[in-house]
Amino acid sequence: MARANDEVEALLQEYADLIAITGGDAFKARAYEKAARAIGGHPADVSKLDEDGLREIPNVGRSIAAKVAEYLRTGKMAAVEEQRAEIPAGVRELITIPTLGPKKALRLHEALHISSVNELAAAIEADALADLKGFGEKTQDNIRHGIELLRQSGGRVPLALALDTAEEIVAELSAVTGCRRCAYAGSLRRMRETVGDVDVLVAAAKSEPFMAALCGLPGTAEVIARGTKKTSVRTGKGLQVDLRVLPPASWGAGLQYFTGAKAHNIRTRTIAVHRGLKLSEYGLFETESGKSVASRTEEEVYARLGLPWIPPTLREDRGEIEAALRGALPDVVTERDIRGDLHTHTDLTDGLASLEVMVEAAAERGYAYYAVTDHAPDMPMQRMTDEKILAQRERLRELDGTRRRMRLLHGTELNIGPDGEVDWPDAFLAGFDLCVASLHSHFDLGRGPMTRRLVRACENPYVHVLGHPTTRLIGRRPGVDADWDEVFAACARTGTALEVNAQPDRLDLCDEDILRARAHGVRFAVNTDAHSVPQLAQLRYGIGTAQRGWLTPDEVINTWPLTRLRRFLRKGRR
DNA sequence: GCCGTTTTCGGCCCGACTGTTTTCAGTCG
Repeated sequence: MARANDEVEALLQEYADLIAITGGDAFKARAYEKAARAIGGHPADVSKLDEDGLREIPNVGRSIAAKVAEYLRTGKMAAVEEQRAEIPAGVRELITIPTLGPKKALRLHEALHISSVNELAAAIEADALADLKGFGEKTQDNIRHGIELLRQSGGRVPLALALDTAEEIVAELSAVTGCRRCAYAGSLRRMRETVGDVDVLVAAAKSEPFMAALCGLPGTAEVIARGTKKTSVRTGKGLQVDLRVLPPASWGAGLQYFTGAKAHNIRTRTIAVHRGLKLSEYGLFETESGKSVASRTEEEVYARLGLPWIPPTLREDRGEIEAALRGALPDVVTERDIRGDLHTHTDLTDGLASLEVMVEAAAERGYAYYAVTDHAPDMPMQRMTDEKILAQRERLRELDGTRRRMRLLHGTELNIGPDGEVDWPDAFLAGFDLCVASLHSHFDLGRGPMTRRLVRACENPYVHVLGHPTTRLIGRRPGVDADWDEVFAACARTGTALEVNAQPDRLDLCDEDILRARAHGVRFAVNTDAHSVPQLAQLRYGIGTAQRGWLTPDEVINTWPLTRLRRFLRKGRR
């Protein structure tokens, strides 16, 4: 279910954007942003809090608490409604374009009445920005490129948003009388990083109540098509949802049919044909007699095709059929295999929760170990000092083993400088149990220098994990350019793990890079990079991505027992 | 708008990069 916290966060962030766009007080906009983030990252459900409770959340004061309470009570926030009436939604959409912020968006709106990304693209095409102050040739190039990046996601929505929507709908439909089974399928079940539309399946004798329920959901903005077998709607957030209702006996066949990528399904149907069978969403049938031979479960369907059950995340026709036929499918890593998170933050830097709160939440998840890796000093805005990180270490040692016997590792997230150097000298780095090293600046060095930079970071004996290696942001920024095969080889040679960062806008490495890297014999770490308690649960997106990269537990260092992990962290040192 | 071991005013994470308005505004992490 989408948490009320997430809804409030989105609304307050929207208000902050609108203040910035209308040229309001920048500090006021910042205040709303901070409150939005604090509420999104707050462990307790805000819909259960009254105004006093809300005010106990850091950065939420009298005014914001009142607005949140108003929203929770009425479903509306008057202040936001008023701003919306002033500024078309498309103007806010403009600031999602990289390099285009609130100031430029407002100028475009005021001078040229541009109020959508499409209008802006057309204006640039028509050279209508030529006389506009502050929009020189380079700026226009950057905007054009930014729009291109946005469009590459092709109207697809981030996995996390689609998953929230799908889980909500599945919960609603499961409660309808007559529901035998209900689940989401499609690219969402395959955990693709972006999702075009959400496919929901129901097994039931009668379809009508489910079609009615879907059309009547509060999140449903528009009914695109409504029939007895299939209904399509669009949600308020612009996401298309397709519902199929199947006879209960067809459940497995339906799930198989609507989950696999097109190429995977063509392969399975071809195998069926060669066996004198026909595969559809209703079942697997003998071609001659039309007699059903399998349909109730996916396992049955695959088995009758001579295949083991294939995990949904592998159903892309990237070799899984051949592997299945050989009996060589990977035993992919699952959330249950993860024994600890190796990249997390606290409020010592840009995290929201204290060390104690993060440790408690990690212990609740049943981890055997947990690493705290706050930012190192070369990221100036975090104001890290030797004293602060050493004081944190002291406190962490006190907490070590006290929460469900969970062991704590003291780490840091280093910044990889332009030449591959990191924040602290070796003697100081030696005091950490674990160091993640990441790129946070100088993204445009060019392939040669970037490759040397990353390789040099791997060669540092104190760097254990390369954090979000390509530093891409899905739909907003491509990954840095480097000779990745050379970097992956360096990781394998030096015993440096590559991170699979689970933040839903990163998923970095991505599935294809993982497949390429694992061919070099690299180890991986699936980490959340959590900046708050709720973000610890984002592990699932990292696991989905790891599975899509065919990773097995043995390749993922944070599935290992602590003694084996510690051996890896020695990295050839004694 | 929030916050307070500078507590009811006056600050607010700091620095780098980019393009262009050539002395700095806008954007980003």
